[in-house]
Amino acid sequence: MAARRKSNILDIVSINDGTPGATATQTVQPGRRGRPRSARVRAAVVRAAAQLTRSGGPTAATVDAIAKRAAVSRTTIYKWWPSSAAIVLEGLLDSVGDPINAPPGSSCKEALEHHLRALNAILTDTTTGPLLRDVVAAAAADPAMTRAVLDQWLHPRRAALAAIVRQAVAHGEIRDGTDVEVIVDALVSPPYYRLLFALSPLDDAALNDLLDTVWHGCRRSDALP
Amino acid sequence: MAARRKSNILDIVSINDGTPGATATQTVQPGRRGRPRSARVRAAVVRAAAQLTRSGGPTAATVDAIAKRAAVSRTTIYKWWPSSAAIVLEGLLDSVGDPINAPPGSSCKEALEHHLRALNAILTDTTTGPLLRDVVAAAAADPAMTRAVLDQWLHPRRAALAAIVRQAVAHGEIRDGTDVEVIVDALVSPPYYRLLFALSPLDDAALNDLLDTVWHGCRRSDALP
Amino acid sequence: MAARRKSNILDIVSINDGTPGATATQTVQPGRRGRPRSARVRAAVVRAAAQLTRSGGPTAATVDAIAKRAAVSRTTIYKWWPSSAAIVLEGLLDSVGDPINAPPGSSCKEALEHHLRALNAILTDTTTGPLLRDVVAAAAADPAMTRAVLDQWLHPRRAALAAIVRQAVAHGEIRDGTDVEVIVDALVSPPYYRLLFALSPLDDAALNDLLDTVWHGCRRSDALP
Amino acid sequence: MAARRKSNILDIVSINDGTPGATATQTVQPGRRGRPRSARVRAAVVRAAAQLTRSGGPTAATVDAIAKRAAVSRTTIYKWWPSSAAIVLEGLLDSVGDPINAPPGSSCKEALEHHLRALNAILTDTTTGPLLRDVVAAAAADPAMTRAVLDQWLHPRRAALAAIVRQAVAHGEIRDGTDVEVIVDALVSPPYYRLLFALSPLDDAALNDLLDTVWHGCRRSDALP
DNA sequence: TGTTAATCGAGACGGTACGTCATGTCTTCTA
DNA sequence: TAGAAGACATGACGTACCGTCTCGATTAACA
Repeated sequence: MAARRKSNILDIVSINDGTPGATATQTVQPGRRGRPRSARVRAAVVRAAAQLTRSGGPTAATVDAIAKRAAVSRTTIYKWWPSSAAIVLEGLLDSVGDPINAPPGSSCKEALEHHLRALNAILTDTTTGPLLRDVVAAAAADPAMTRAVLDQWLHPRRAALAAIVRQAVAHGEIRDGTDVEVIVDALVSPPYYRLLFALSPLDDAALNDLLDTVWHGCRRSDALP
Repeated sequence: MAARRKSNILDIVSINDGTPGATATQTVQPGRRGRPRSARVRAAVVRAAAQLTRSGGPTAATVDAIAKRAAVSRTTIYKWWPSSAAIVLEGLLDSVGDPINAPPGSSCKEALEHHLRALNAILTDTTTGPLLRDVVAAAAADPAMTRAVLDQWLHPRRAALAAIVRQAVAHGEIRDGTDVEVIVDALVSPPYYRLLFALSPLDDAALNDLLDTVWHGCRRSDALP
Repeated sequence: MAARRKSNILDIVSINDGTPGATATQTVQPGRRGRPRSARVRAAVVRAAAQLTRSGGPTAATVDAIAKRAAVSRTTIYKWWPSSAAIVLEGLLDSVGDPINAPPGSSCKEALEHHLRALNAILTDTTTGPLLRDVVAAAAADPAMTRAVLDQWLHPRRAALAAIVRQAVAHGEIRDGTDVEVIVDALVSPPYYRLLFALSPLDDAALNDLLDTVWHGCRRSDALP
Repeated sequence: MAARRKSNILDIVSINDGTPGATATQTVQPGRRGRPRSARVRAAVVRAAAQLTRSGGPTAATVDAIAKRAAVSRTTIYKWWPSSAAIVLEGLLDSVGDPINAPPGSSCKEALEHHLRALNAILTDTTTGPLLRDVVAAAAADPAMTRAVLDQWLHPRRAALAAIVRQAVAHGEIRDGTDVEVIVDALVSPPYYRLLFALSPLDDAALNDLLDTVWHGCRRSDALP
């Protein structure tokens, strides 16, 4: 999180997880004085939070419950994370990985399609979907979480999609003049909306319809079908 | 809420609010023995919840705080509402009124446009927007709230919009085959998405772009511009 | 306690302990609005605190432990007592009862002797002694407890003894001019001192010696032996 | 402390405090390998503990606070002292010095008087009094501290006084038969009692009264005034 | 005109989670 | 070997809010 009060675990690189080679490539201070941070703690906490959220919803993922399930001290958790929602967000980021990028050599429409399908898969997935729903709910009550969600989740993903759209505009496949952000919204918001309101998820056919509608709707009026 | 444990105030009709004529048209039980329910209480509670949510976010609208601000006993609140979020939802419904219907004699596109603008106005409004955001967040943790939001907020409004879209299909203005629900999603979800993620709201131009894109995208391919 | 932040349980009179007749003689407000206070709670808490202090010392009598042993909610305890030491003090006062008064018709010296023996018995007793030691220790860290100990324990007992001494002065049994408070100190402080430093308690012979020494030391110089 | 788990600093003699001559007379292990213990650390820790106790009471003198104020690592403190109270006791002993001995050539009564005045001065002093009060309070919760207080504070001082009293008995100034310990108690306990209960301290006049009373009370009955 | 049945208010109580503080142990690096 | 730096577990703290409960006070319709 950007607005977090404490140094975030994500910034930590020198974790003695037995694979120092991997982390050593990053900026590891060789002369770290005190006891090194335990990798077990971070992993266990994040995993516990994810499991609790999935099984019992946001209410279940309290700091207390996470601490108990992860067999980690509550104090330690409070040292590294500002709230349980921050842990859940971290677990979400962990399990999702980097923003989607389309397979090389794909057309703009194919790239859009790939992106949208991948996003829908994440939001629909029973592993990641509930985490995101919880995180967004927590953001409603906590400005720091709002910032974190935007900075670490939403904006990077929107940016990737917006780049594709802009490319399509440059290629002349989409008529200029339409607000790129609006196109991104039209494509991206339905899956979120369905998740956050607990509506039935978009299936493949619906996704196709959505893509076709938006793509067709913003093509150059003089373009051939 | 469907799954609520207690009779919901929304079901109540006989409130001695001084205007018995209006409520009397509804199904008032004539032979209610004891002391009638106070309209002052309901109004004060709902108003207090809305004010607290607006000023301090969901965290501020606790039952205790609502009781204190409304000068109503906590016991009374628990008697009529299952949770503070339920109160907020009620306040939201109060301040929004009935689902939007377009001015008579308007075309399908005009009706869609009117509906979308009205919805965006509600979600953007500083009075109602925060209430909805709070309610949706609460729904993530409470299945009863999820049901309530769907039944009392989302489905009625979707239905109104879907009816217009279906009419457009019937009129041949929109090509058949496209999933009506998808079109509704494409139109409706962006404002929600922007609200729930605390993004900047859609302005008029963006709304026009959105409408144009979707309308253009789902018109019959052979239709004239 | 005088400096207590909340109304003290000792002030409460209308406790529905099943014997309303007894308490009804005191100033019971008939129209107490809310749920009446449970007598079980007070008794259980005070007893638990005393037991824990006796068996495990001051460290054992935490609010948590008291709550668990008394089967009373921590919240309820915090509502009525400012600290665990305050509970222990209350238990001490309960088990000791009112300040000592000598049997009627006794001489001044007999009254002093009676008082001192009774005090030593209390401080030596395994039931009350540890409670007092704990309370005094807590007072070292908490000004409110200091005040409470003085107001509710020490001053009343000193006053009773000082009254006897002053009477002896009036009767001419003790020479005038000596500071009454000093005589009280000389008599009273040795048992306290032995308790607080965990020295072996004063036995009967030592008590006699002490009484004789002080009595003899402050008699009128011209008095006959 | 006898029952302490770690070697206590009080036992330590080889501190390189720049005055090796003084400490070298004591049992210094000559062949101590590795880095010698820092005198700066001991001094800073003890001083910090004393200052914190004086300014903020026993609550303020936590190990953490001492470490921070002394600019010494917590680990180091835990290595040498079993508890913060042990540090405070050490500071008390440091600042008080050896047990009092009367000026040479003084009579028994003068020696007693000198001793009592010196004791009262220590207990009344704002530098040492709070330390002792804190230490006694800690002893109530910690048997090791109880032992330490007795062995290092109370017993040596009582012994010195008892020796004077016994001498007075031998000189025939005090009647035989009275328990020496009781006389010591009668003299010594009032100042402690006043300190531990936070009563106003004994002034010079009160001290004179006390001395006179006890001295007069335990003189031989046939002795001349 | 009571009687009856409900609402409403006041407050006690049990319970859960919070976020913090202090303790004491352990691990690593540096002097 | 001493000391510094820091991670970690443990346990108690005092608070906030929740939801339930037990009363008394109030208010209407009904008998």
